[in-house]
Amino acid sequence: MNETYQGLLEIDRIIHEPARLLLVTILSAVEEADFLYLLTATGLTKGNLSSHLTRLEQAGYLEQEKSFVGKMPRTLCRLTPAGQAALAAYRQQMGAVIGE
Amino acid sequence: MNETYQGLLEIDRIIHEPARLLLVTILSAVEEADFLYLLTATGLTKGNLSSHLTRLEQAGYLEQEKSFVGKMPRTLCRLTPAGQAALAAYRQQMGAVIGE
DNA sequence: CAGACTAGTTTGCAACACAAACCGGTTTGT
DNA sequence: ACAAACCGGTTTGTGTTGCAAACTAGTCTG
Repeated sequence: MNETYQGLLEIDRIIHEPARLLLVTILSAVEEADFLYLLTATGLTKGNLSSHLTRLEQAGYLEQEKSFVGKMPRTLCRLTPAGQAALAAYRQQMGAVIGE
Repeated sequence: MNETYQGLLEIDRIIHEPARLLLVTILSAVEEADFLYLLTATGLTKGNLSSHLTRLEQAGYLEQEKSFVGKMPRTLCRLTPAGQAALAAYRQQMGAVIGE
């Protein structure tokens, strides 16, 4: 009965952080997005966005594809299958806790 | 469309922390519980539990009532109306993000 | 060629979660 | 009666981390 909720203590902190949850939620909806889009969509500062993206990348939840559009750099972000799975698992766990 | 999710960045961090979310979830179910019950129910260490409780208390989400049972001290915890409201708000916000 | 802009990354700091050590008091063992 | 173990917590110390400001490297504008 309590054990159901105790799982909370091992919840995926990578996803749980609000800024990153926002990012993966957006990315799960749009499939792929570049740095600037994410910047305005989230309202995060650039530094903050950058570090959250690297954190998600290190966790294996995100791929960053760097390229040039004309002469300007461009970073395209996309969730990996692992990232999608992690989000799904997170949704399920949290749903069990907060849902009715 | 994104603005819906942006609210995540201002989510209540007091509640959002897994250990505390666990605590308030338990407390919202049982109305009141003492330190030792919460200790075993959550599996937290004593120090950890103690500091989360004081944090919830400082936020005005929790009352601690100290008394003696025989000669042993006893701390009884109960959510305040503010605490119940904060949990309800949190559930609603998170539900909007994770619930499909 | 100087200054502003673009697209980020690195650095520095304050806040925080966590566990280990501690503390006042009580019970148990001898 | 004294010490060792236990109870119910609180305080202290430490590593992590979220955040924004400062910086970097390159491009465009006047």
